Amino acid sequence: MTAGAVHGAGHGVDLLPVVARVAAFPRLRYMGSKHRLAPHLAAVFAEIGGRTALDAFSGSGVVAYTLKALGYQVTANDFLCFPGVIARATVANQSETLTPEEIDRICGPPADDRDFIRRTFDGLYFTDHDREFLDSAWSHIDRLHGAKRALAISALVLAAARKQPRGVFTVTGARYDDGRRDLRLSLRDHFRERAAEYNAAVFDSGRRCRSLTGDVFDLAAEPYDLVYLDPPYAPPRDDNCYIKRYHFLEGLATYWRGQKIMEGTRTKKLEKRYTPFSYPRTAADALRRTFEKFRDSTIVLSYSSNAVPDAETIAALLRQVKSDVEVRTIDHRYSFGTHANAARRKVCEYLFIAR
DNA sequence: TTCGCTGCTGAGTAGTGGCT
DNA sequence: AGCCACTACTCAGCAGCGAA
Repeated sequence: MTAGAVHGAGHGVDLLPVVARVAAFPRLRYMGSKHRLAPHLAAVFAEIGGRTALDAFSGSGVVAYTLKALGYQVTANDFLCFPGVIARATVANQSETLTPEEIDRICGPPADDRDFIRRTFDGLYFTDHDREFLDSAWSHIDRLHGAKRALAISALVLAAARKQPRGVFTVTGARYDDGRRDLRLSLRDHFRERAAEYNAAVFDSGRRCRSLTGDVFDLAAEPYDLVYLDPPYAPPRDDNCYIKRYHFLEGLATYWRGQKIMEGTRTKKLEKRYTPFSYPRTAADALRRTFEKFRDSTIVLSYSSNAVPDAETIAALLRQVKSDVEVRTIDHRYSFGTHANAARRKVCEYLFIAR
């Protein structure tokens, strides 16, 4: 499809090229990632139509990228830094890629003698060799600017995420090394592969897109046609702190500049970032305020069944500001495990569409 | 409430065997 | 040999878990 084809409530939009493009988006293992749901979301967005779109909690970036592929003028926002960098590289960036020479330089000898990562996370994450590479790569990245810098950081973040066992930085050491490829590959080789993936994701949509880093309530009130919301959810019992799991990626995206490591923690994580969406006591009010803020836009909200507040409450909150509230259930395919005790579980994801 | 940790599900794919 | 349907097994991913 051509950029802008999403006009006119999406009639005549050919989703196949969009779905194909989105499927190739570099995948980050991330809580609540919408990678698998992207094709469904694309169909919904195309049906809604419009010119401008906001992804207020962009996370892995795959939904903002989907909106871009549909021809929207996209604003991606997240309160963490590394999602902002990924969106800058893949959504805001329309043309720049890393050249083979630039990738070689980043993978080559260091430009200075920095060793913050090697020293700080000794014995916690990755091999000495891998952490030396992270310092060395950053010595070159610090000489890059704009989209190229964002691309290089994105590739470095994804390399680290892929190589970390279980994909979460709440666990230290190499205890779970089962010999799989992602763990065997050096971070340098990972970086080369991830950089190629991010390069391949770059395309020109012909619509100006941007990436912001900040609180959703601090966003300037602009009349977006479409606002997509995938907020962190407040589990009834468990905590869902993103920083706890992804602190290393957040630090790596900034070379820990302006970040405060909690030295007393075993994992050397960063301080927890408060968000009202994560607490059962404040989540409903945070949603209410968010809906109020975007009451002039079509709101699309992703929701999964375990969250607080429940679906009824969310629908009621939406009806306070929107006249037409629709709830859709996206059924995933069944899959058939061959294990003796593989239970078949129906997984469904709710999608609220409020016009 | 905050801490670090891992068992289990199911998607992916190589393997198997019957058939043309 | 080539194709297809189905099986068996590996391994990536999980808005979660128990302990203090």
